[in-house]
Amino acid sequence: MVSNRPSARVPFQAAQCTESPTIIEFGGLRTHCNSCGLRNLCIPTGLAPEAMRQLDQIISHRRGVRKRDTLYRPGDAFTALYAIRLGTFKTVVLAEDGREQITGCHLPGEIIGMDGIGEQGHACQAIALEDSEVCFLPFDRLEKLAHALPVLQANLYRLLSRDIRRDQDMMMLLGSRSAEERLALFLLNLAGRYQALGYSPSEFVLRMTREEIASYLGLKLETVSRLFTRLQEEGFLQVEGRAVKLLDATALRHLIGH
Amino acid sequence: MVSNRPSARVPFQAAQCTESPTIIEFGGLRTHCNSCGLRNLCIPTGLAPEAMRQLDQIISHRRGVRKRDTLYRPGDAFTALYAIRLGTFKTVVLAEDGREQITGCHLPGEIIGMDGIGEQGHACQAIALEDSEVCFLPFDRLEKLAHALPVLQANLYRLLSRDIRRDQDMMMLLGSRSAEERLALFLLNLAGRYQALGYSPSEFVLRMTREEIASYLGLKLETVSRLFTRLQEEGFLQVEGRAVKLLDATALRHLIGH
DNA sequence: CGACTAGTTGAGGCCAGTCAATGTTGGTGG
DNA sequence: CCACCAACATTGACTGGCCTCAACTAGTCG
Repeated sequence: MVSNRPSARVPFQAAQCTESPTIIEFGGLRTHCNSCGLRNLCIPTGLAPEAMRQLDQIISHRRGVRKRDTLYRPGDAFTALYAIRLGTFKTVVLAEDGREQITGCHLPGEIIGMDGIGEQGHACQAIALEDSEVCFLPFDRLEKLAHALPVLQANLYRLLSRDIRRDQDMMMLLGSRSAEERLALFLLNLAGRYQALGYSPSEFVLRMTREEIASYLGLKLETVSRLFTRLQEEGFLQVEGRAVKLLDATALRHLIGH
Repeated sequence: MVSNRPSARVPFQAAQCTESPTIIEFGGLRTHCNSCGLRNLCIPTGLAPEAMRQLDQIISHRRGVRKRDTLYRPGDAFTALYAIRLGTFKTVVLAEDGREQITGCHLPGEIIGMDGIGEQGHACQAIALEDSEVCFLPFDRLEKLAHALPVLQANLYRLLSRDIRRDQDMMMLLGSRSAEERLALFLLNLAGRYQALGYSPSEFVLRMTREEIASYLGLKLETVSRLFTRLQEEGFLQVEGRAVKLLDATALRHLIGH
């Protein structure tokens, strides 16, 4: 039995993001950063208790996003950042001719929407890969608070910069790596991030289809499927659909070395 | 005769960036944003005259960087952003096994170094592709000034966000495009940026070798070379070494459409 | 049950990579 | 000034990794 997140029952609204996002409260339950298990991975990292309380007042809303629903799409006005509280999101860039490229896969504790800060609104589309939940961070208020709290300001810069680094790593992957290396890197990267979240780094459930993984890695779905079988035959891992068990992470890391 | 920048004679120092960068003044000549031709493309965009004067006091130093010299490298402490005043830089990400991927090609008016804002210092290496000149923007002072000048603050956010967008576009290119499309996109992108700088969008000199272009586009140098000849045979452009003349930008754009 | 989505596997093709030879350019020092 | 060398670039012949097309299976949902 492979499971990498606690089951959770969450009330959902139908997300219609071409309009301004509807805000919903969860049965009077307000989100509190200082009681959130993700507070040290997310935007409040390092904030003093009083500062966290102030941040709490901004992050007054959570919002459920159903699997396959869009949180924001290209051209949407930028009003807020979103902290993922629960679930997984992909970000997708679209070409004029319809082709799409998945540019990101985001787990709880991560902040998405930062591509939208520029004046033309969002540049990509964020879609929930499973029923998810985000904290709504109105950017104007966040900016104002960051102005008063140097630590928060620094966190904001750090998050933006981290995104840039991640994207650069991804360019390296897409530009210089073989298909096998790409998949190995992808799995090891996920493993590390699940570990940071307190989940098992060796057993997890993929939230993406083979096609989505392929798009993310610049491959075709058949190639990804074949690679999974091959890595399994070679004893590196076990796959059963989306359930993955890494049997020999060291060997996987070795695959990447050269 | 193809030339896309005014010739300029600049005093250079030997850049040794493992140490803290040496600061040099240019014969008492100070840089002034409000007399800089790039002021509307660069960080002072939209700043009031008085604000620009304040920014000037921070950007008190220019620094020459010779062709092939490194401005910063992975692990270097992050102290400043760099505004390119003259010349061209590439940013390179290195893998443990020595492979490298060019992740960016930066022209005058652009700000580089933003990957370093996070706590571990710079993540990539910035190398001058020709004799260049950068304005040195100490980040602590910049941050302080941004705190006082909302427009500057917004510019900073915008620049960071623009970097993220650019990287996402690059991921789309590397993940979903054919070799021909990649080269066409690369050339059209350069054309647009040269135009924004006031240079000819149809005639310019490449500052990268075939190998560098290949690395940037996730290809091999022979492929790039062959593509140039092919696009030339098909009448889209003229190439002579690094001198490029775009003959039919519309047709090039059409190549990308599908 | 049929329709649909997700995934696996096989056969064959092609685009881009690899290897190699040759040409061209630019910088350096005798 | 020229000879030399290294870096850069082009071109050809061949290879192979990944893509394409296609068939088939399994699971899900109305």
